[in-house]
Amino acid sequence: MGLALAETAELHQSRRRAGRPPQALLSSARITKAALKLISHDGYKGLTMAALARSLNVAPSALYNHVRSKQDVLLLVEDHLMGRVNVSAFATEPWDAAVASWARSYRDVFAAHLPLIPVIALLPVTNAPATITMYEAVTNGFLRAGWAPESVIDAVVALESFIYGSAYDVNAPADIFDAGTLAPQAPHFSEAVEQRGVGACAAAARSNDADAAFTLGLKAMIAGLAATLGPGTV
Amino acid sequence: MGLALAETAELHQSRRRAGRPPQALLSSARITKAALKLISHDGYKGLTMAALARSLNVAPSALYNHVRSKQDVLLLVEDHLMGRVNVSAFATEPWDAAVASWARSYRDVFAAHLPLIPVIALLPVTNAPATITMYEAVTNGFLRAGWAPESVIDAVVALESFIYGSAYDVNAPADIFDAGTLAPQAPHFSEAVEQRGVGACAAAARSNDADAAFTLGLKAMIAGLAATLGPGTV
DNA sequence: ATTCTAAATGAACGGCATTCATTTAGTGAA
DNA sequence: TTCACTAAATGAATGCCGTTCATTTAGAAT
Repeated sequence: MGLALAETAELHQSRRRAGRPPQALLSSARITKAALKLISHDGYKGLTMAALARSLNVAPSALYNHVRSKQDVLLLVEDHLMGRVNVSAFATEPWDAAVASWARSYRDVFAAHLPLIPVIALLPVTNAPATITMYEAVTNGFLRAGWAPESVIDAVVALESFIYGSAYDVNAPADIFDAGTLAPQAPHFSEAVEQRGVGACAAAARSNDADAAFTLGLKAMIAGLAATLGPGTV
Repeated sequence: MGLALAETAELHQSRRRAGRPPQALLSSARITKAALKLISHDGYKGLTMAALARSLNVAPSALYNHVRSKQDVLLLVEDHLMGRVNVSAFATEPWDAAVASWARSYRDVFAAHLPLIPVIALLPVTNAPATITMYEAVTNGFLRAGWAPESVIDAVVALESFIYGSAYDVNAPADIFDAGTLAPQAPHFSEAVEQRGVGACAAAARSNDADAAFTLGLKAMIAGLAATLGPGTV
């Protein structure tokens, strides 16, 4: 009788009595997966500890047996996504093409996950295995191209800085530079905004403003970095 | 008697009876100033609508007669800070030196105000007069250096992207690249992190890691942008 | 005068991350 | 086997946060 009652309750309301369940309901992997699904459905505003728990059919407080804070959840998601950054070009392409490919992939992944950028940029990579794997592949690509070990990290950080900022730019509204009623006070700026990209050069296909700026900046930085290290190095 | 009581109450508890006061207590300027003071004392975690109201000796709901939301407060602060970005070099220095000066100033201002970066990067500049003034000065600097009007905004956006990312980097902890127990799985990366900046080149004074990466990236991007526009242009 | 609007109070509201006491299930040592 | 310990769940409670709303009062406009 008691057993039947418990089973019935489980089926009907998915209610569960207190206490440790026979087999664990949660794990880092399950939490990560549920968080990603939640984000893809409702965005980051939908990622709350309560919603996450609900999607895992668990009480919110249960999550805290597996993560210390919501920041920990974000770190799990971040490291998972870092695995989607494409570093394969470093194995096949010359340095400049490989950097361009990696950077674009990196930007595209995190343009869809802006709230993670402070997490990546500010939190140590300790215990973020996919992130470390990514850095190892990039470092190897730089070293193989002849970069001095003491300069690699600075160069990667510079590129990452540009990538993070560009990820924000992808999400900027089209009218971000519309000065509105203040336009007369900034005539040259307003004119430049209107003229932006007219007669789009053939080389860089101008699919949209963010891509054009990213392409321009990336090309400049790669060329500039190559030149910094000596013209014959790369 | 009634009057005396009210005055006493005002002195002792700064309590105020309901209703519109004889002269306005709040304004955009006062709110901005109070927010900045609050931020400089307690950081952005201390910037709450309740704390802001308290520092202005006002009820929290009173703020909503002057701003639509907390985002509005952030926008006020952002525009105020944009006035601190130094664009004076565009009037005196050649293009590359002026860009370098502006970019460093820009980064330094917002490195101390990271939570504003999403606000700058994502919100239209409409009704942000200081921000528009800054863009006008920068645009003029580019045009005077011979830049084509249709390319100016893309170049500025590319530089800004790098600046925003670099502002994050300033706030990264020193051990951000410490792989911890996973170091053996990324030997070249770990080695490069250790070797970072050894024998710091004489040219770029290496005050710290973030400055070194910023200096390297900025130099590269400026050189690359100048080259993109044709070697003789600048 | 009367009406309208601006600007304040104070009491609520719902949502959020997090904590804690409690319960239950497995694990390892005596 | 028993007993202590630890892991993993519940559910109630906490405190903070941004925001809304009814209300009150003061000045401005008709």
